[in-house]
Amino acid sequence: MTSTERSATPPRKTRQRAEIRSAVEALDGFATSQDIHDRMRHDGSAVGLATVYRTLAAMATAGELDAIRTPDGQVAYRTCSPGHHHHLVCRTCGRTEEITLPGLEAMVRTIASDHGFGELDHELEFFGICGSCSRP
Amino acid sequence: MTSTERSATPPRKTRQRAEIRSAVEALDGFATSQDIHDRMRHDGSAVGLATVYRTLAAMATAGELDAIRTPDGQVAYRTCSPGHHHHLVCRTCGRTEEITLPGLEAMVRTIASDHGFGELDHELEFFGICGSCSRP
DNA sequence: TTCTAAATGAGAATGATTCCCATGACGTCC
DNA sequence: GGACGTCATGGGAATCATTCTCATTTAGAA
Repeated sequence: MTSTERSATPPRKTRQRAEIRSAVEALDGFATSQDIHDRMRHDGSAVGLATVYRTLAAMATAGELDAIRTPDGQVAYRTCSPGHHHHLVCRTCGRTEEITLPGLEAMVRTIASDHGFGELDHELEFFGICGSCSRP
Repeated sequence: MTSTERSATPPRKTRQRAEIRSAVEALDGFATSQDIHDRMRHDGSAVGLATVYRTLAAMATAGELDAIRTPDGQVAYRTCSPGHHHHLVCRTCGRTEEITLPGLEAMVRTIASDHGFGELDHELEFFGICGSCSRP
């Protein structure tokens, strides 16, 4: 009842959902629901905070956005290319690069099954300092 | 002023700190500060919740414990062997296996430097369902 | 247009974590 | 062993992200 769920009813098209979508697409890096809500408000768009939370979470579940958890525990979203990949996020400016780690998935699946584990899930994101931020 | 900090003053030995340490060492898998506080209270040990939070965080910073963030955002701690490694955590029972991913670190460092990123840090933990929990 | 279920929004509620600060207890110097 | 300066403690308030509640609005089907 979690991932086997087929999109029973497609989400309705609302003004709010469209505005949230374009706000997220205008981002460079990851942003939290609050960040996006602030930005939208700043840009004159009036959408409730709860709606931003709900919509972003739904979009992430639907695979339209990537969600990561920042080191301090907040959830951040970002549009990204399809296919499995990870992120290299700058701790200072938030700039994000998508990276792929060929072979990692298979390696992990093997190790996990050696330990009897199944239904694996993982979140692997790297946080560092990008080139522009490390130059004094 | 974060990692360059030398242990200026060694922490004092207190009853609370000792009790917290043994409570953590008695664990099988990861547990949150609240879990540990509950367990201690159940075992007749009276230590303030704030103290448990402070002490576990300090122990993790000192490298005496491993801290991970669970999928729902809480911080969990566990004693573990020295050296860099990752964890395979059962979503159902919390059982934890330590795993190493030889080559991953080097691979990531290479990719990161290709992108101009430095001072890398990462948290890579796997959550799955262990053998005993997946058998009906 | 009409109707119904889904979506929205404002604020309350929740829950983990941290802060505040008066009190208590290590460790040190005598 | 005793006095003292500090760091540690604890309990409750405060914070902060996130979720819930529920009355109201609205998309989309009939």
